[in-house]
Amino acid sequence: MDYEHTCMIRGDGGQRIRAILDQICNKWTLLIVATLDRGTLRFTELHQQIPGISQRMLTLTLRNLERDGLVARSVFAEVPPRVEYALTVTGKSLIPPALALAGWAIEHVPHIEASRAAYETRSA
Amino acid sequence: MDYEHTCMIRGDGGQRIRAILDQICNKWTLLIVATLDRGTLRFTELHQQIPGISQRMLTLTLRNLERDGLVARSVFAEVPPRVEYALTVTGKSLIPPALALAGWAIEHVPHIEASRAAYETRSA
DNA sequence: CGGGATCCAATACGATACTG
DNA sequence: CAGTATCGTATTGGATCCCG
Repeated sequence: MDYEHTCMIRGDGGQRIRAILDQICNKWTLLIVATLDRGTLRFTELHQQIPGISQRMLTLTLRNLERDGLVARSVFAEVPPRVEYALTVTGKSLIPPALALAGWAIEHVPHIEASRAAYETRSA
Repeated sequence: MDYEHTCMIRGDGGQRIRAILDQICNKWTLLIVATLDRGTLRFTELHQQIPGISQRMLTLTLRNLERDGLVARSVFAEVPPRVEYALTVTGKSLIPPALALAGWAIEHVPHIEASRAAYETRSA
């Protein structure tokens, strides 16, 4: 393992990096990006496919993703209105590292939950 | 790219996965893990090497990491007291995927910041 | 030295109601 | 359909003081 490169997270320019990581790793961002990885979706379709998200948070998170250039928003002048969301090239490029982290989480869920349970019983 | 596997983030067991991801991706966790990747450190050393962190958040985050089995805490019965923190094997295994995400962030910082700037001027 | 306890501000988030 | 506006709550995190 290349330990010298952990400075990527720690380094001095890390303030900008961390600001971006914080935004990626919030409650809904990864979930929305992963959902859009399947293809273009409309607002209501996204709302249905992401259980538990409120309209407000879906809108806010999509606006942030659009603002950061990870998601493209297309408005069609129709009645009823139609708005489609799709990942940009940059947005798609986030999928592999996101999956790496998700893979790690899945792989270590048993160990982590066991460690948590042991910790609880110790403090009880 | 293996699009079918984005269900790892979206899937039904995703509640547990997301809970863990949320904890990993908070403001300080990755930074502390990356710092400990260099080797064992004492509380004060950690505090110094992570600029901007408050004593409170350092303590809280370390407790969570210990609870989840990512960090080992060793207390030495000396005067003055000495406490050392080190990554466990599980903790070390988090480094590669964390670096993957950090690498993505570094690579796309220019594009994201440019997109943000353009977005601001549009709404101005 | 290594924290715990407490107080306070900022923010994230959900629920609800309303609109072009 | 695809939001916006407003309100209230919950969570997060910093500052400060204290203690073994």
